[in-house]
Amino acid sequence: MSVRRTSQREIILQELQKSRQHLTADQLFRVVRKKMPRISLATVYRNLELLSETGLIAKLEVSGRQRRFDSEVVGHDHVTCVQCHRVENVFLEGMKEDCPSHGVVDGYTIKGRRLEFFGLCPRCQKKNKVPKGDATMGCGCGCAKKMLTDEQKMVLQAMADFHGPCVAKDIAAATGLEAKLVTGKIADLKKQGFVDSPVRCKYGITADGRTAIKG
Amino acid sequence: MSVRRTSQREIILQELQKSRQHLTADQLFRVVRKKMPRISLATVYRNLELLSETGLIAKLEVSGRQRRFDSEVVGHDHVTCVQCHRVENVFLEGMKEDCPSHGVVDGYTIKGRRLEFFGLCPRCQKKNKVPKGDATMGCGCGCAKKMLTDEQKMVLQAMADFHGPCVAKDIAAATGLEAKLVTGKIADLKKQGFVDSPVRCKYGITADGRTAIKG
DNA sequence: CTCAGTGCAAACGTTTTGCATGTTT
DNA sequence: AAACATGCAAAACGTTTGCACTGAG
Repeated sequence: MSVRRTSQREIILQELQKSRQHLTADQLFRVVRKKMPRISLATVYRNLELLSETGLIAKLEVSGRQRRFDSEVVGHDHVTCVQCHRVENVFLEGMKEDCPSHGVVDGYTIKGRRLEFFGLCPRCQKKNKVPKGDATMGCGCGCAKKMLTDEQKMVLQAMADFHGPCVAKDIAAATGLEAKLVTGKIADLKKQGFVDSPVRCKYGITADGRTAIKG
Repeated sequence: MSVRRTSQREIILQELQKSRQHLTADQLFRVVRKKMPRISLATVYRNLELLSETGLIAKLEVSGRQRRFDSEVVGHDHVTCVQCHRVENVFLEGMKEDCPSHGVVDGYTIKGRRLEFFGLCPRCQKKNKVPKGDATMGCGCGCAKKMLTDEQKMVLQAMADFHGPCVAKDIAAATGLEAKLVTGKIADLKKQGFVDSPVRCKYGITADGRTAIKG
């Protein structure tokens, strides 16, 4: 049972390492697809699984909906921005003794630990200082509106690129998403105030929508 | 918008508090259904969500596939047994200063933290010490008892020989048993703690399982 | 009488699989 | 020529939602 070198695998690893973020499988898929348009999401998943088994990358099973993968494998912890959902590594000094990854706690023989912090990243803190306008994205206390899904972002981006009102079909064409799916996304985005319908059956991005995809 | 008192809600809360474990929605559903056979899983989800919003219970978004809910709401951390998957609360003293849940880390304004330990629970440690005999009886929490049937043994043996997670089909091929039958056996073995599912739709033999076929 | 809550089924988004078809060794 | 990997479509999984109805207030 050997692991072979395939171009897909190479690109996946390379892109994960290049982007020094903690990408979801889907985000990585989108990046990789630019270089290799015919790659499938299943391949990305299979390779991420395989690479994490071999220890080349780390599966970052922090809670939340989507799993994230990390090319940094040395011991560190994570901090998640509750507003923009960015995940970053943190290397805490002087905590190794107090927060040990080995030892005994309550009778358990500890073999590992995971420490996550939740807070506001510098960017979002700055953004929240602006007292009006894009404060729509929420109060930063975690009660903010839902994050946009990647597909919602795609739709929104396509709508931004498309100058003037457009129909769902235009977006479907621009994003490569299925028309029916796009219709649903648009409805969601409308509910969130990121999209409106200046003309019947035609849609456009709102100012809120523009700020939403800027981050 | 008031929260009403319904029998479903009452039973859900009651059962969650009674079982002092960290149940998944599905586990709780199974328990509650015994007292209220017509309750639906959606109701369990809706109520868990609602109860956690009101702060009566805590949503435990620790890593893993399934969300868990906790009737204990004061600040504490968790330890997970890597063998039996039990999750318990731990209250660590003298760590609050070093592992702060508020403050600033790398520019992030921290609003919370989550700390999880992974290790072996006392029960499983003890169990691992006993090399033979009635160690087959499981973790002592009443979750395992029956002797293995010959077919169950076959399945377990095949799984032991198969290094790494496997799907039911693999076992069917290895044992020559019918795939559908194998699926059933795996389910039984899982219930007894001899098999687990490290990856969705994939199965592996547990340490318990290994001791079970050694005799 | 009202509207929060329910059961049911169907939808959702993410992840995994089966299978026929490539690619690497 | 194996053994491994891929693309695609379809399934599985845990969770959420839409809807018509029930029952608490």
